[in-house]
Amino acid sequence: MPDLATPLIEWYRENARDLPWRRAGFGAWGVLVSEFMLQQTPVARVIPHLEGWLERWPSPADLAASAPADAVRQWANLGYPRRALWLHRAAIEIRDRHTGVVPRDVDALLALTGIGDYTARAVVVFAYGGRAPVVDTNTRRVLARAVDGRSQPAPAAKRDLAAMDAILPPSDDDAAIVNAAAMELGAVVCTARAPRCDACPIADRCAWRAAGYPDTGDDRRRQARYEGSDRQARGAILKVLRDAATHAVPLGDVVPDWHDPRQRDRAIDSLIADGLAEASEGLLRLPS
DNA sequence: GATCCGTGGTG
DNA sequence: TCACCAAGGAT
Repeated sequence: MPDLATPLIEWYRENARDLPWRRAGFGAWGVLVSEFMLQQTPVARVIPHLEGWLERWPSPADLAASAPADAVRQWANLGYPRRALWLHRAAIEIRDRHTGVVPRDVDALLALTGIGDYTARAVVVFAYGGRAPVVDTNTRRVLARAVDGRSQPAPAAKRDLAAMDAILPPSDDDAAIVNAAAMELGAVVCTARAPRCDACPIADRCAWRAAGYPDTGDDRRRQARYEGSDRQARGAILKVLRDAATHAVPLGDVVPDWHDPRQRDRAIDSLIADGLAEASEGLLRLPS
């Protein structure tokens, strides 16, 4: 396999975006919060929310001392609000099991709520300078094209970690840069729809390019339609709860004109089951 | 491994 | 317009 690390490192040094979590001294807690927010939410939407969160809760213990409702409300419209709940739980776990310090090894991080293969390794590598393969959707696309000669990546799988590990250089510092560079390349050059191969530092060794950019198909499952979905109903309900000045809403006032009342009631039940809402005495509210 | 889970920008 | 896509994780 051709050397991908060297051109990626050189390209990254020249072209890396200036993102908040890349600033020197940003801190492991800041990195962890940013990674939670970045799970399926675009960079441009995360940045405006990150500073306010960290000013309000500068440490895991600060967040752990607040009610989950405050975390869900601060999460605002970032989407997938379970992440706010999970980040809050992770903060409690960090306080109780790790003396308030974000763990620096993969296994300890994986044991925390809401942290999986990507986030655990991102914290180890980007916050602590450790060595591990960090694989996100951008990296999977870059590897699928450059290494496998495919137009789109296969669905995420464990073997992606080994594939990334295989291109990491010996030095831990360089390996960290290659991890970041692969993500960056996928985000700004080797994009999903219209890749800018003329600006790609590894175009001369890209298997997909060498094969003539074949359409190798896409076996990833398509996202379910949002319009009319339970997710849409849950989102509408949770927005009502976030925006409620009194922090409690009579059940009859929760999206009363929803087109499908059974779907609305099902969504309320599922929010309660997820811990995102609580019901008592005919009132619905965010979790205390 | 398949499915579920928000929200908004974009080609 | 509208399907696609976005620094994933839990079940």
